[in-house]
Amino acid sequence: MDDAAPRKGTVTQRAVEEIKAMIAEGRLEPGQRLPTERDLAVQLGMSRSSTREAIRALTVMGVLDARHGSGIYVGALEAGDLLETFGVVADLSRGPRLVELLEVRRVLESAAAALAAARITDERLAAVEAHLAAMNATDDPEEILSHDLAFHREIASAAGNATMAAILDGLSSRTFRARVRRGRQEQDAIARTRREHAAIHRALAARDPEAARAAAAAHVGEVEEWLRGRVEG
Amino acid sequence: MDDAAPRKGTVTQRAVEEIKAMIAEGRLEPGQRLPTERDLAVQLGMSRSSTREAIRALTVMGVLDARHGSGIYVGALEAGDLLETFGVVADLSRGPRLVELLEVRRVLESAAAALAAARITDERLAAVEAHLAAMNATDDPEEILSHDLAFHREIASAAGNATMAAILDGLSSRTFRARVRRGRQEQDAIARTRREHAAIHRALAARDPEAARAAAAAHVGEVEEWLRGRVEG
DNA sequence: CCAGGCGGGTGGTCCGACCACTTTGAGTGA
DNA sequence: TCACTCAAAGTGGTCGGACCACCCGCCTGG
Repeated sequence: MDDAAPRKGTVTQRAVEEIKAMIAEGRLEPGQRLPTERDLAVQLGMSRSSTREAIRALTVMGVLDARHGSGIYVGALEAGDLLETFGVVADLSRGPRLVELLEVRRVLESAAAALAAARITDERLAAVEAHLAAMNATDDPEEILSHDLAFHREIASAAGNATMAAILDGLSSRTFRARVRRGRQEQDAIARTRREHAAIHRALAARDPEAARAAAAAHVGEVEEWLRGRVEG
Repeated sequence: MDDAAPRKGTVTQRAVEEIKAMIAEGRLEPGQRLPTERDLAVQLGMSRSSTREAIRALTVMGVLDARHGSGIYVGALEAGDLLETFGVVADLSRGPRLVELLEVRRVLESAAAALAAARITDERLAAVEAHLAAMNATDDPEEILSHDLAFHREIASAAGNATMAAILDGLSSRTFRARVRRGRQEQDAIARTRREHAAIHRALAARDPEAARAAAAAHVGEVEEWLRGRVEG
C-alpha cells in the first residue's frame, strides 16, 4: 500500500506539502530535475491537472523552476527567488500597511547600512559612489529612480547578507517607490534625497557604522513620516 | 477588438498580472467576490484550466481566497496572509541562509522589542508575563516551545506593526525553531532561554526601549552565534 | 568529421465532464 | 404563523484526454 494519508484539505494542497517535504528532507537537491508532470501525478495518485496546480504554486514561490520543453527543476532556493513575493506585497499594500512596510524597511535598511560600513570593500564603495554621482548628474526622474534603487541595492549587498538584501529589494520595488514618489512633487524632494544619499555615502566611506545607521534611518524615516502624515490625515 | 496585449510569457502569467492589476487599481476591493472561474476565463480570453492556475498562484500568495462551493474572494490583504511565504522560506532554508535569516530576525526582533517597550499596555504586558510563567512552569519541550513562540508573538504585536509581526512570525515558524533546537540538547540551553526571556520582560515592564532592544538582540544573537559556529565549522 | 534536420519527450493550454461543497429558498410540518 | 428540512442550483475542485509549442539529442547525409 501507499502511505495512505489522504486527509489534508484539497488534493492540490497535499501535493504542495508533499513536494515541499521532498525538498526539505533533501530527497530533492537544488538544480535537480523532478519527474515529469505525468509521472509525478501517478506517484502522488492524482490527476495531472492537480499536480500542475501544485507545481504552479511552488513555481510562483520560487521553489520550483519549470522550463518549457525541458522539465521541472528544483530552484536555486536563493533568497531573491524565494522572496520575490515580497514585491507583490509591496505592490498591493496601501494605506496604513504602506507605513508599516516603510517602518520595516527603515529598520532593515539602517541595519544593512551599519553592517556595510564595517564590511564594505573599496570596489563596492566606488560603485556606490558611481551611482550617487550618476544620480546627481541627471534630472530625468526615471534615471534618478533607477540609480537610487541601485545605490541602495549596492549597500544592501555590501552588508553581506543576501537574504536581507533580497527583502530590501522587494520593499523597494519599482512600483512601490514610484507610487510613493508620485505624490511628492515638491521640488526640494530630489535635492533632499541627494543630500541624504550623500550623507550615507560619507558614513560608509568613513567606515562609521553608527553614522551610517543614523543616516539610513533618517533617509527612510523622512519618507515614512511624510507618508504617515498623508495616511492619517 | 480586445485590448490586444497578448505578449508576456505564458497565458497563466498574464492572468496573474491581470488580476493583480485589478486589485492594485482598486477595481477589486478586499473581501469582494470575483466572477466565477468560468466567467473569469471568458473575460480573460483563456481556458478555465489556465485561469484556475492563476487563481491558485494568487491563492498561495494570500492575495485571493477561494472558498469551495461559494466563490473566489479578494483576500483581506493582511500582513499575515501575504507574508506566509516567509514560513516557507524558513522551512526550506539551510546552511548559511539560516544564519542570514536569524540575522534578519535579530534586527527585527530587537526593533520590535524597543517599540513594544514604548507602546505596550498593561494588559499585553500581563499576557507576556503569563507566557513567561507558563514556560517556566513546565519541562515539556513542546509546551515550552509553544509558549516561547507566543511570548515573542505577543511582543511583536505590542510593537504595533502588524507587518513586522507577521514577518517575525514566519521567521519563527515552528519547524524552523524546532530544527534549530534539535541539535541543542545541552541542558543549560533551556535555562539560558528562560533567563533571556526574563530579561526581555524586565525591560518591557520598565518601559525601557534600549534595554529591551539589547535584551532581544542578545537573545536571538546567542542562537545566531551558536548556529554560525555549526555552519562554518 | 561536422552540420542540419527530425523525432521523441516535455511543459503549456484547452476542453468537457463529473464530484464536493455552500447557499438559498421553497415546501412542509407543527 | 413560524421554524425546520431538504432539494436544487451554483460554485470551486478534480479528473482524463487531447493537442500545441518548445527543447534536446540522435541520426542522417554531406
